[in-house]
Amino acid sequence: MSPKNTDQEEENSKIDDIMKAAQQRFGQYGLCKTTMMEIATDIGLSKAALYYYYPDKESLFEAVVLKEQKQFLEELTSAIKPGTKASTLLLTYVKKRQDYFDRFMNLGKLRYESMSTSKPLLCRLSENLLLKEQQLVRTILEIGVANKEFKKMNTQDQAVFLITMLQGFRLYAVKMQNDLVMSEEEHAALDENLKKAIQLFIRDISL
Amino acid sequence: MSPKNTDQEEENSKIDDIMKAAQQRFGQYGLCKTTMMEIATDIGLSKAALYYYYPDKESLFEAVVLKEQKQFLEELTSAIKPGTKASTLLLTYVKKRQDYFDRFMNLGKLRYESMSTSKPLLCRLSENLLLKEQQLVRTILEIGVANKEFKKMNTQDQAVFLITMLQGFRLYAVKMQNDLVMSEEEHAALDENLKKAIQLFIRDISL
DNA sequence: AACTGACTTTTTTTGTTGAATAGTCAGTTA
DNA sequence: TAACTGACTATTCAACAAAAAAAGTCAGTT
Repeated sequence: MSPKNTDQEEENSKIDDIMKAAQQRFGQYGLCKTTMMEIATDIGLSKAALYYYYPDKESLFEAVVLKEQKQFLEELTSAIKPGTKASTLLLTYVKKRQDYFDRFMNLGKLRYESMSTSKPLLCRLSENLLLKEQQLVRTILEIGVANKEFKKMNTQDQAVFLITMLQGFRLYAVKMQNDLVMSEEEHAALDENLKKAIQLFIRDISL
Repeated sequence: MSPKNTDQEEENSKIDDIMKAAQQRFGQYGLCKTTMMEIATDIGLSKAALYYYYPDKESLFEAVVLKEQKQFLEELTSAIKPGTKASTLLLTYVKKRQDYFDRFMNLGKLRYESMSTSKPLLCRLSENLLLKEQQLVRTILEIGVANKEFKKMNTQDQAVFLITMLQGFRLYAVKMQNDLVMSEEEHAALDENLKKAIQLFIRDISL
């Protein structure tokens, strides 16, 4: 039985401690290269204690990722104010999404071989976000259409296309990176491309 | 010493035979899963004879890839006729490039582990193509600008951006494929995205 | 309820060995 | 002498086994 594992903030500081340590470890060394032992000792607990709070490593990892996703989605949701121009919202979306990408990159960092092992988990987590992301982008597009800022369109298809395009640039950037970590210039180039792409897209759907 | 290994067509049919067999084998089984022995016996030669014509496996593979690249580039170059609309040329480019992608996908097919081993070779070959591809796309864009079909622009930057964007969609498609080989639907989705993307791009640069 | 230490199970790493393949070369052939 | 071959060596790979490390469990303590 696990204790109250709810999302109530500020409640049980122990879970908070665990999350912090896990976030730090996963963020620095990635999923594979972080052990439960390390996380436990980081906060002065025994490994077994971790298993009292989380049934397994995947669950802990998932909790960390979900937290990051939640933050991204909340930031974005709160940015969607009635008065804002839809094109501005799209720009905000790209920016926030990129922040999330940067964080997730590290979290999921894994060796080539074990890629297949942890793929299902990573996929599940990505898909989870994707659906909500689609919904949010769709909402933005619908605001634009309602505003007469954008043409009438199939907002579902357009949202999927946009997300795919931006993800394509990210994959390209990851593929092109020499080191295991993205350099400053490589990152700047990615940002440049994303900016260009979203402008292209906005131009296409604008009235 | 290797014999005349020039590009003169129809000359030495032996090299042609080797290339055909290699193309067939590499195309079906990929780089790793093809042995020099197989290629040799396919055309009734001893393995050692292959090494008379090509110093090593990589050279042979490279020759095959270069041949495919040459074909792609020539087809594209010959499509660039003075009278043609630049936007039509861009559409042709996307199509031909996709044909090349399909062929190359098989050629380079390799197991996950050995990816790191043969990466340098694959990278070198891709970069080789990239430069020529950039030049060709640039030429098309310049035709469009000269035609007053496209706006004035930095054709170099735009060519690089376009190529990156299209490659991004391809990477996305590869990433999303479940099997080691792309399914019919996955392929269709990729084509759809590329089509959409190039239209977006054309729309952006059109006057 | 919140933990621990000692335990078992699973996964990863390392090392070894035989087989498969890459690559070499002295010598043959036409 | 260009075009090859057979027999060789050198690498690389696959398949196991043992050792080490990490995941995950649990009876018992505070």
